[in-house]
Amino acid sequence: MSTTAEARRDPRRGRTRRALMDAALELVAQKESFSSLSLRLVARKAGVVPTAFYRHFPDMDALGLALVDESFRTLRQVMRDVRSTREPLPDLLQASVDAYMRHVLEQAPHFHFVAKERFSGTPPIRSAIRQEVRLFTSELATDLSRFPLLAKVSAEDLQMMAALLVNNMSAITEQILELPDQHPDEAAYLQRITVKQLRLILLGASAWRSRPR
Amino acid sequence: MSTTAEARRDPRRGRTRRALMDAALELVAQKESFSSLSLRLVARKAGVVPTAFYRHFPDMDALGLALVDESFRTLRQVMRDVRSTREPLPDLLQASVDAYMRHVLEQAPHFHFVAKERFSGTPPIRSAIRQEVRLFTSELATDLSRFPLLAKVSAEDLQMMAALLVNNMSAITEQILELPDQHPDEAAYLQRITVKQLRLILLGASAWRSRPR
DNA sequence: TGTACATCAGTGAACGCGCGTTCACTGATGTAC
DNA sequence: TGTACATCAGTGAACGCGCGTTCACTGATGTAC
Repeated sequence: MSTTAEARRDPRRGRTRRALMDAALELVAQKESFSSLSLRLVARKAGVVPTAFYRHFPDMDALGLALVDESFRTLRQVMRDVRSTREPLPDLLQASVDAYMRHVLEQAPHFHFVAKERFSGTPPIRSAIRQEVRLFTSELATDLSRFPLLAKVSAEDLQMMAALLVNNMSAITEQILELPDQHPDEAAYLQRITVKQLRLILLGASAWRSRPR
Repeated sequence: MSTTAEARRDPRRGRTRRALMDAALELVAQKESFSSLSLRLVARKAGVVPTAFYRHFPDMDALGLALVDESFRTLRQVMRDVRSTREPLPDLLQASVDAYMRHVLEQAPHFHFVAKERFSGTPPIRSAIRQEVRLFTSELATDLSRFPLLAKVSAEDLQMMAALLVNNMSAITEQILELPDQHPDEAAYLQRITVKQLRLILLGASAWRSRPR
């Protein structure tokens, strides 16, 4: 039973690659950002000699791009999990925000990585993240188009609403990550505010009428 | 005629301090972030030997904190300028967004600095920025309370609305900074989307009714 | 199953480089007279 | 106004350190028979 389609591979290959990615994720939370990590530090944390790094990635940027990819796969999984939350409608928004906050904290390393590299990463990493965010926003716009309430909204206005949601949820995600440990009061306040913000956007969207261009 | 209250100071003191701050701002736009700059690089760009740096700041963090301070003074000036834009009401939102975008591009180095350090700076710098953002949000909430439309909105809900606006305008600002040079089409699209987002939030706020807690 | 072999993941020494910081110094500038 | 002096902004040499990257190597692992 092999983990991937490619067979007959040295099992150490996958293990060390994983160890390097995990080491980087763990160090990002401790240090300022991924860009401030050194190749040697990551290798040390992964329990491997610096030169072994080159067996898996040509440089740190390549490792970073692998982490971008993995982080957005994580994000999509989180969104799927949140969407499958089934609650009576009045509490649906609250239950979703609650589920989202829990998932973000569970997958904190990936979200930290993206938040930190989004604007201060190297050009290839920033560019990869920007493209993923753009794609994610478009997918959300498509989802929104299925709501009967928004049936008459133009494509551009659906993009506009999706971008508004993504902008705000990005900010909220960063606030979740910066919550001081063990302060349930602040978490509850943030959740309450977030639910209200989404409700306000929902109110605005209900009243929205796209005008012919 | 002296520039500050403190008299009898070596004029080189202010000049070199300014040169160091300007060098750092210029380098932030070129490199990944302020945190990735070295003291020696900043000194070199400022036309001064590395050890001269210590005459002005104990370390790079201190220079960063001075830049945070200056950046938020710039932001408040931008907001004042935008607010003083007087236009017939139907176009007020559009004229304000237009003025805001122009100001952000004019003061790009300060905005770049904040965008990049907000999440990936050293702890003192991140903490200083977070506090400034919090203060700015509260000031905006106070401004909102003066609108007759929002007279009945509770204090918490005003904070919620101010946070929503700040979250979204932060994201928009970052998008303005990432506009490719010389692409007026993309700038126009971003402006149109931003105006609609603010209009949607305004619609939502108009329909909002705070409930007793 | 057991053995001989090929592959290549991981090692360890070595390199030159830019870094932050120290120290004793020099000389430009403001102040007192 | 001109001179003597104090201050302190800026200099330049020196240090030890962690960095990315190179290279020839060793030995664990999968494959063929």
